[in-house]
Amino acid sequence: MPELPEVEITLQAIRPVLEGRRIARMTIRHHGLRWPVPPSLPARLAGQTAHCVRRRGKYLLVEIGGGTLLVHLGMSGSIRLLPREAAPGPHDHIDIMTVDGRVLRYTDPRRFGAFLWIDGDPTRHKLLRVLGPEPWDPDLTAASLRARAAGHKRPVKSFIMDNGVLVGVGNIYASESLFRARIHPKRPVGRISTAAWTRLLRAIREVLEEAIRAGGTTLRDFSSGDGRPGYFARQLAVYGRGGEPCPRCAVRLLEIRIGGRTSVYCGRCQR
DNA sequence: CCGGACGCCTGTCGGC
DNA sequence: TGCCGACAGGCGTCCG
Repeated sequence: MPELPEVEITLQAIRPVLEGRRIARMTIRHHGLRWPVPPSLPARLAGQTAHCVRRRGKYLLVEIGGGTLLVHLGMSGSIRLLPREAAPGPHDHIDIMTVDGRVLRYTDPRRFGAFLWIDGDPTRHKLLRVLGPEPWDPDLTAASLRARAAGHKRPVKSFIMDNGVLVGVGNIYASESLFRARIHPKRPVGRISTAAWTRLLRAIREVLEEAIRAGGTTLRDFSSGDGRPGYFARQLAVYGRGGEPCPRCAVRLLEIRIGGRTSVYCGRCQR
């Protein structure tokens, strides 16, 4: 599920509930996420105040006491705010309850997500240290991308999905950005002009911004904190539309696999 | 050093 | 109808 827009939407939903609030308790029903959820987590959080809730790439970070709770939604994770007390379903693995009695419930059928505790400076944690710039970082430019890509042959789609290059772009938004920038997803990254990098970076930023404005993309199970789906799926130009006509030139959209991921593109518009 | 494949896990869908 | 394989929004690790 979640790429940067979905994580951002989740952040916006949980921030007002958590930030500045004291946590009453945490309930873990299933410890088997991508990495084992530390059994000490509930004791660490209980009675502590969440000072700051923020996003870094596709991670949510909650500063609590002397450390940080790191949350990743994996492929199928979501967090929602329970309107009232409700019995947990089979994939409702973690609840966080504030002293006001509000419950944040983490659901994740595939369990590729993560709940980890970081002591001290979170930026030095091994999962966060390797992350590239945020998409809107002013240091991220067509020139910096071109420099980073120089001499490499990998397909541009894999490159922009690499969180060490820039964070937040997954399979949906990579496909959409490349379509918008009219760049073939397999184009070797070292042979892309500065002009094309300018188009692509602009496209990535626009697509992510539009998706956030639409509440994210809901394909099957993503929902924002209040349980509403995201509506960006309606605006998808190519993702999930292999065989349909290109929205720009009407030729049939093609489907290929790049790095084990399905990629949809227009063979005429994207070069 | 780099890039690609694998594996984690469950649900769903299309084809036979 | 039922079964089976392929695939799904991510990403650390391993291997060539």
